[in-house]
Amino acid sequence: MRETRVRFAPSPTGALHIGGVRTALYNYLLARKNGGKMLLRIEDTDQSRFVEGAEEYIKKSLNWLGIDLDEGPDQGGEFGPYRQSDRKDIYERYIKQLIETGNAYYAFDTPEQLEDMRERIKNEGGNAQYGCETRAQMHNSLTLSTAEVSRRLGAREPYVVRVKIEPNQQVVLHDLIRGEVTVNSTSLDDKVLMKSDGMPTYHLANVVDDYLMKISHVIRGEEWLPSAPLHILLYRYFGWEKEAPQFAHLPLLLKPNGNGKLSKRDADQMGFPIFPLNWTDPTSKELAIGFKESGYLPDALLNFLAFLGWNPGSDQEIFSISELTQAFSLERIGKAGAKFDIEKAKWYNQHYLRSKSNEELAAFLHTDLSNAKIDCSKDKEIQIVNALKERVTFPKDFYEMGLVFFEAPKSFDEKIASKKWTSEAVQVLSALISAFPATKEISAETAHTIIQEVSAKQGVGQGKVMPALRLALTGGASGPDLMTTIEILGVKETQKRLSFALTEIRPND
RNA sequence: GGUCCGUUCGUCUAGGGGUUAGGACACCAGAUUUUCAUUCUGGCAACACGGGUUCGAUUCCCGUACGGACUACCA
Repeated sequence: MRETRVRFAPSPTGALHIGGVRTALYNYLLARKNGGKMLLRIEDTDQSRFVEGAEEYIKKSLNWLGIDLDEGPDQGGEFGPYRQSDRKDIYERYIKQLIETGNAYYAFDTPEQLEDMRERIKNEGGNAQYGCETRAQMHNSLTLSTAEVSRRLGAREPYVVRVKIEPNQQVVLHDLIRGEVTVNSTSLDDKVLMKSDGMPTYHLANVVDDYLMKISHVIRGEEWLPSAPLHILLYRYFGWEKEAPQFAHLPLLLKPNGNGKLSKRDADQMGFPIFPLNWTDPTSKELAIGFKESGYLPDALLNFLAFLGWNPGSDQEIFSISELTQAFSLERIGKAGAKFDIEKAKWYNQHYLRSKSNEELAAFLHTDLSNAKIDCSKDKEIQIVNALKERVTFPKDFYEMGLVFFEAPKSFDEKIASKKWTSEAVQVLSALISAFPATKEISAETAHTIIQEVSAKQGVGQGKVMPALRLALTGGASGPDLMTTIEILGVKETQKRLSFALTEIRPND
């Protein structure tokens, strides 16, 4: 069996879309599973769409996700160069081969002439494509005399090279995901293989590179399915059918609501990221927040993405990268598109976040605290993180939820106050201030004992005391364990907040 | 319009000629936690439709509907 060699081949036309990340992931998983190679190829044959910084962005994103590459523009490798703009001479060679074998031809038609043809055919109710039925009416090396073609070429008239599709051939694609897909070549058009600027189109560059780079599996999005027959034909015309890779066309990532391909617009509207990292559009200067900056962990994102279209056939849903690598197979990829549900991504994130050690989590909190210029001992950070651990989804939640330990409430939730701030509770709370020991520290257990004693003395049930106490200490009705909160706050701060609340909030009865 | 692809709970999906159609997210309820969250238990909820084939079809076949992709000198 031949070595597994897969490629991720993005165009540097902007940020890497989350769908592209999934494609990269599936390629990566197959490579690792089979002990093969994963390579990055930059498909930058369209100069007009080139975006500064996009290639760098793609590499950084893959690096953040832990999708590492065996070959690529940076890693090198024996099949380089890995940037298509550096391979121009290679494509020229192969284009020549196709022309010599009669599988491609020069075409001199101007954009206007193409437009006219399409208009005309459409009006006649026909299929407006440049193909076996129309090429005889156009200006190309099939219709022009050899002398005329040489003259035009010599005069440097602009031209493209088109593939000459042989009509009435059954083209069969054995797709690893879709099964057998058969297309009649008559319905295919004579696609441009080389543009007038001398650059190849995707179709040519892709086939030539996959062949030369000994790619074993082409794993790409479903949007390529319609042109796969053309690619198969190209392998045939080149005489590479035996070496052709196997194809696997992935189902698309769909909008969360409604229909259609997931777009940046949807993500913006619903308030979730679509790019791995922050991306500032160079023309509009608009900043799109990335998954990383939103607080998603790479492993969580990858786990989530892997399950959008693939499943292991068991009930297990949590998979580390190495488990994913073990379990992955192209056969278990589904055919239908998957709607992108950010809630599930959050759930994965929460899960992965919780499984980290307190030390790791404290580091997240520490970063946010430093940025806010708040000093905090490491012990206290760990204490806070531990108290908050069960209720966070993102690393930043530690800071946002933990802020209550550093800033006393300035106002109190009125709704809660009107319900829980009873005169009974106020009585207990007032007595509580002086009941605390004069020490600086207090354990959650001691605090609990004291509260129990004071409440009992006043004859008030703790169910009435606790909500009021929480309100006084945090300003609201929810948060980490109350006794732990007191422990973290310390005696002095607890007393201070109690006194403040007692002067601020009016009893409701 | 043409070519191709798809369709199981709201979502991600398992399953596969005879099943109480399974799991997860979300949602709801109960228990625990004398607060909140966690956790646990339970609940809600699906085979697009029509015709075949068959003793039997959600599963196989054909249509229809709906959805999607592609239809550039973009990838």
